Amino acid sequence: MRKQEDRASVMSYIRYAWTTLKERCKNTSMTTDKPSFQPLYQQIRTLLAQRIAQGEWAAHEALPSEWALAESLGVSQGTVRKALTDLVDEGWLYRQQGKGTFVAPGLNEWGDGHLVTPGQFAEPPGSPVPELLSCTRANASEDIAQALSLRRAAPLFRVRLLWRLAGVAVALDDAYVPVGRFEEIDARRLRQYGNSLYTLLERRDGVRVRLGAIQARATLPDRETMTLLGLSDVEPLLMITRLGQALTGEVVEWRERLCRSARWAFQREP
Amino acid sequence: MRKQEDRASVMSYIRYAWTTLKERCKNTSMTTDKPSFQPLYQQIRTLLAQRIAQGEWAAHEALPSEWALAESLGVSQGTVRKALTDLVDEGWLYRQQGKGTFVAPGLNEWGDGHLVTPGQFAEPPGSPVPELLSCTRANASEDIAQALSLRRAAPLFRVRLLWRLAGVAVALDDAYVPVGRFEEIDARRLRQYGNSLYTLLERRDGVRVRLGAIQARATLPDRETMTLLGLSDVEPLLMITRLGQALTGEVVEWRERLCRSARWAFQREP
DNA sequence: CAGTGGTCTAGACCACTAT
DNA sequence: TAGTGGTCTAGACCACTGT
Repeated sequence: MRKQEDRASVMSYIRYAWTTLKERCKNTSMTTDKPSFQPLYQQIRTLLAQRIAQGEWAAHEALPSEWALAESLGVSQGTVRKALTDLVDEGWLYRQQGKGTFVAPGLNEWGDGHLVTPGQFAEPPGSPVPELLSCTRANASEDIAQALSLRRAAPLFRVRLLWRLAGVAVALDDAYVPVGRFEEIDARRLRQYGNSLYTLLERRDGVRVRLGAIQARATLPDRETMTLLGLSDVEPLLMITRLGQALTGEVVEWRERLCRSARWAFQREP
Repeated sequence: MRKQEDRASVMSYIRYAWTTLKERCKNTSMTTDKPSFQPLYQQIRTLLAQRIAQGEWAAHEALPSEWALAESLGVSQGTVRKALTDLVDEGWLYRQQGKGTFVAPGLNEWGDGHLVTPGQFAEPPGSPVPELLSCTRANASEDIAQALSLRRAAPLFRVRLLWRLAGVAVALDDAYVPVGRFEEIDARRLRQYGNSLYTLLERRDGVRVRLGAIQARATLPDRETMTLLGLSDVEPLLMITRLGQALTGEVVEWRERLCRSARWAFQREP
């Protein structure tokens, strides 16, 4: 009880001191030198996202500590923390208590769902492995042109991938990106980046792709698809169409995926 | 500049005062009277979620203000705020600046995806309308028993719904919930709650359902499905299987949905 | 105008990690 | 032991909503 009283007396002095401080500092430049059209933590979030996208830190490299960032940016640690939390939620960073905050590796081209045995919600098997089939040019359909904000029949790069799970072909991807938006894309260049379109766009063009909206439906395969997937009989396929976005929200990729779904289901967590 | 110096001098005193305070209060009960096996904000989050689930506040009713909650719970407003933010992220609450924090309405039984024209990522049409077809009993398959942590062939309630979009049948639902876990469920009781299983479970049994894992695949319909959906020809269907969880994480529902997907795609935002 | 959520600060202490 | 992220507090001010 005595301690509590001591504490109270100290607290009251602190309160007094703060009030005095406030009075003294009124109408000074203390607060006015911060632009406030956008919350500070969002400005910092954007700034850090840009610095990450420009490769200032490699994947799995640690950022400066929250306190160091706070000092260099002239804000408090709590504000930096809020910005970092947002970036963690968006998949740009990951944190390890006691160690630091690290840059997350680039987006897996497979996406965030995984293949499982239908009806089994427990054990996710290993992710499928991609195999580059071709990299050609194509013209945008009306849907693609609209989604990517291009003019009709605009030129596109088309990257075709075959996904294998334990050696078995399970999915076929066609990824489309605008021609003018990036440097040249071809099979040779893709090979330099491990056959990963996203790795190439991030390392070479400085554009980090994150997943946008996704659509799912059921279809029947055409002859070409059956050949590429090695189907001997017609079976219904799960067709997934999804968009890829840059940091700015700009849609930079349209991807169509056909999945064999007799033996696998596409599972996403909540 | 002078103001800065004044500020610094006050700050140094505050720092000294805090240090003194810390020394004086060391080894007192200041901190030990808080259980800390779990972060405070998580305890508060759980407590509030329970109070919401028990119907302490109706849907769209305002909670006490952050400051009022903080005082009644004996924590700071920042801690309450963090708990509320989590609950907002999980869909329990929504906030309106300047007005208050409100209880979100119960989960829509359709779920969080919506039906759109394939390839059109822009305009989501109105949500489908449910129609109760039947409410019967069934026995759990192995998959269902495993997902719901039941013994094999355990008794289940089976609620069958038909979804219509602009009058056209677009999807067929079979929802399964364990028999012993809830009070009796039948068509009459469901009608009392607007044909909504989730509304019944929330209002009557005090169990609020949130979406769990979701699987998608493509199938062909059997005769019964064709009849119920009014299909004249065989067409591939999108089959969605998803789990419903209670607040505690307990899986309380298995739901299978067959969607016509020639004219509609199932879209989810990132 | 008062009340509410939204942002920001400065500080403290804890838990975890590495040396 | 030092450094890092994780939690918590107490206070301030702002923006928005209603009366």
